[in-house]
Amino acid sequence: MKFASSYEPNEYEADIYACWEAADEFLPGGRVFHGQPSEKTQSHYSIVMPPPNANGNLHIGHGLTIAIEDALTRYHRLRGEMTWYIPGADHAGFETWVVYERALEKQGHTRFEYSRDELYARVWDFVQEQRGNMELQVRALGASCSWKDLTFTLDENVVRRVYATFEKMWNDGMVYRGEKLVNYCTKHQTAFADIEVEHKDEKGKLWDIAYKVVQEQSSASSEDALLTQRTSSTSRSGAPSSSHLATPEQPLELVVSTTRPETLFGDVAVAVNPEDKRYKNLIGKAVRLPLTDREIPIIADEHADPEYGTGAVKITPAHDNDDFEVGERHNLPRIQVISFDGKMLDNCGPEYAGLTTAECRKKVLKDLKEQGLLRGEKEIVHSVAHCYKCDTVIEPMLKEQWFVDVKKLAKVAIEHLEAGEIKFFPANKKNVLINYLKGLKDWNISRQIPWGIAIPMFRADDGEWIFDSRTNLAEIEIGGKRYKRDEDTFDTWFSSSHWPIVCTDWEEGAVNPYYPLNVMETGADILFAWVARMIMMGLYVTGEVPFSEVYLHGLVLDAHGQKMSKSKGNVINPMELVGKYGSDAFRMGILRGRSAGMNQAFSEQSVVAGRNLCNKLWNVSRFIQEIVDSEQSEQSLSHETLNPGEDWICREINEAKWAIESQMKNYRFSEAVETLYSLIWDKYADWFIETEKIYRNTGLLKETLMAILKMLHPFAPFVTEAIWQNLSWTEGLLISAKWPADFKFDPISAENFEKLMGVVSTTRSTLQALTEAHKGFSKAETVMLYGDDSLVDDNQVLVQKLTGVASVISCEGQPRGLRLPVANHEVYLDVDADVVADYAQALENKILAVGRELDSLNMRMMNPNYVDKAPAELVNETRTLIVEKEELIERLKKEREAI
RNA sequence: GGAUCCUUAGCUCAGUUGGCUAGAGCGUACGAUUCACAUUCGUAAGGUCACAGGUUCAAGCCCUGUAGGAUCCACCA
Repeated sequence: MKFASSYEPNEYEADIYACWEAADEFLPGGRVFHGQPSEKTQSHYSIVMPPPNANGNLHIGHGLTIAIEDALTRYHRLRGEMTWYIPGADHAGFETWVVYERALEKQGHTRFEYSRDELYARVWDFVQEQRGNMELQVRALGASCSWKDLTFTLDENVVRRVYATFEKMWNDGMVYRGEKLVNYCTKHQTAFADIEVEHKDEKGKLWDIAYKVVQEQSSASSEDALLTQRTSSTSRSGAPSSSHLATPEQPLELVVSTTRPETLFGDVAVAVNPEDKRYKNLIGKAVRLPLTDREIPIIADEHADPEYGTGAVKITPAHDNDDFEVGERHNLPRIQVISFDGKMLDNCGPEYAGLTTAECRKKVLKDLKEQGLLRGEKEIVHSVAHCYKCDTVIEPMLKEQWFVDVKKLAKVAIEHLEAGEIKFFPANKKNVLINYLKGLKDWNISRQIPWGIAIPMFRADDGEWIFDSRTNLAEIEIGGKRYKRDEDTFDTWFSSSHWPIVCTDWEEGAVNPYYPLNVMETGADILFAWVARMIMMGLYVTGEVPFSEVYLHGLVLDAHGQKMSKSKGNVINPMELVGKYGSDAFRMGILRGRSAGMNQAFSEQSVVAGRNLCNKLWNVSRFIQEIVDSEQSEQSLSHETLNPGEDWICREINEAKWAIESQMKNYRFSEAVETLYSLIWDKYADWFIETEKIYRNTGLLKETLMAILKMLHPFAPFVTEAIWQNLSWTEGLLISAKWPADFKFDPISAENFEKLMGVVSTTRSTLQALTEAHKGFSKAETVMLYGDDSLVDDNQVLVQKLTGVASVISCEGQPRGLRLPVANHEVYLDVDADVVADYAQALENKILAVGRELDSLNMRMMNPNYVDKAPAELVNETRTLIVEKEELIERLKKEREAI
């Protein structure tokens, strides 16, 4: 006996995985086809793994990803397709850099002690040391991916492809070097793309600051030449909301509203709305910038909202995105006043230089107050950008960076999306994506961190930039001219956007049946960051969309629907669950109750249910193997059906199979698991196996079990393969078996079995009611009688076994006992009159009890005070209850009359 | 400010072009017990499908609005 009495996943999983891998089953087409040209008729199926961090551990989201992707992979493999699931490992540029830098700091060092090349080499070693866990964990989850094709995001072929694309873009004029405001983290000292920034609503303050107006003396053009005709320094008190209209006699001031007073050193203008009557006659004049001796112009710009604050806004093009644009429109200078490490620069004056922005803000406010220029402060809630790793406030900074001009890329992507070339699950994400692409701004791809793919651009002293892929050299010489390497690296999304291209080894002009991918499966949270960019880049590089379908999964939340986080302490480790319940249980558990694109809760309970199903199937198999072993002669496989239960299970298996085929096509994994659960447990084990305890049709038992193992394999690969290997009559490996064919059956016979199930169920429920009603009633001593009923007559033994009565016999003459309420069947339980009486009495008691409840409810409704004064909800509830109770009484009465 | 999604049993969720006597897992109650499985078997209870209107022979599903929750995008000084 190979089958232990329960399935112990830990005893099988590692060996089975090793066996698949050794047999090269994960290669496309498996061992049979590998290395040979595929048959033309054979269809191909390709899917790539979103690369987990090479030196990290898997989290619950990876668990879901692999459960889905491997189910797809195994399903298509069983369907006979050349299936290629390509695994990946991510250098995780910024993520890993943050981890490494923290380690470096712990050792008392900083990144600034080393050159970029040194740092790169150090992180490389660091990653190699930490590497390995992730891949072991992916294996433990059962992913049938082709390890020989593992792609690391820093692999040579990836870098080569990324450089080729960059060069093409450079030649096409689609990348440019530009000085713009970029999102900058002063802690990590690198820029980010817009999408990498986290906006949070925060409480802040809006300060009103008075800027003194000076009269313009001449029409000097340069900003320094705005001359001053000093007005009286007597300040004018009053609320900022009051009018600041200029009259020739009065000293003038313009009160601006700002949340960032420390940036005033970088102000180059004050803007008011051209339609704002309050300030109309100030436009073109100048104000004196507080705490400095600079004078700046008052300009008219739509950006100033008359409704907000005082309606006058200071313009700081070097440190604010809006102001940057205003500055462009009015051709204003940009004055950087905050350094890249977050401190105030020398141009803020000796009192402020060197302070952090926070310190500077304090001092500026204090000084303004002392000078009587602070006119008010108001609490407001506004959205503030933060670094998604360290939470530092993102500083918009003026910086020269490489930008991708995305307009063309986005336009092409939108055209292909609108043409329906990519099918989305859930479908609404297509429009969400189109919407995003329509508003996409140029993409900053430079990062000031050493861990990543070096940008292949070199600059001469005269400012000329050239492309060259020799990024291992800090300096190159071409035609006697020396060029220095740009020290920045690419945004990881720039290289990741090539993922389908690099994983499938796409090459220009070569036939590649695996590109485009059949499906891209990933998290809905990176639709914009990744999916959008893969589509744009795929189209740019290959002219084709990179995948024909996109399946997006949502976040896995904890059992109460809360986001998992270390600080909340509600993080579930997938590997712990795998260790405790087995990989299959985890996979089925996490797919349960989950649909595309939605953030949904997850709990251990569903994994327990999965574990139980594995054990159930194990024991079904064990039982069938026992029957096979007990047979005298070897029985061949057969489709032959001999009794209604057999026709019925054949019908049910066919229907389940068709359901699964449609569910897989539509990415309805949860429903597919439900279908299998119900087929295996509620149908196969609870009814079919029970009938086979009598009939023992070994041929059909073998055949049906094999079909079920194949159908469950995509979701529970280990237990199904373990069973397959343990069964005496199966051959080869289940992983490369053939999807089952339809079973033949007699539909009338199958229908008859369903009727028989009705008889059995009603009998069971009546027996239960009798047990509760009459002390000493025993179903094991009760005889079941039947009248003129050929179906029951043909299946006496079966009905007896399934109901647990003493015997089932034809009733001669007048039937006696209790008639069972089954339509179209004359069946009785031969019980004594006093048992019937007790049963009738039980029904009667119930009728009376419900009657009493009904009376009291009616009494309540007849009380006019109650109806008038009680809350309407309560009154309605009472009305509903009355209707319900009346219906219940009717039902019970009918049942009692039938006795 | 814009967008998307969600609200169905005690909990977590299904419910695909409207046809429903609204399902599952877990949980609850009652009963069973050596012969595949206590990771078992049987039975039962439990739902104004968020709310208010509308379309239809028919609405959990379609339309309009309201309330609550989640997520994403956006430059509000």
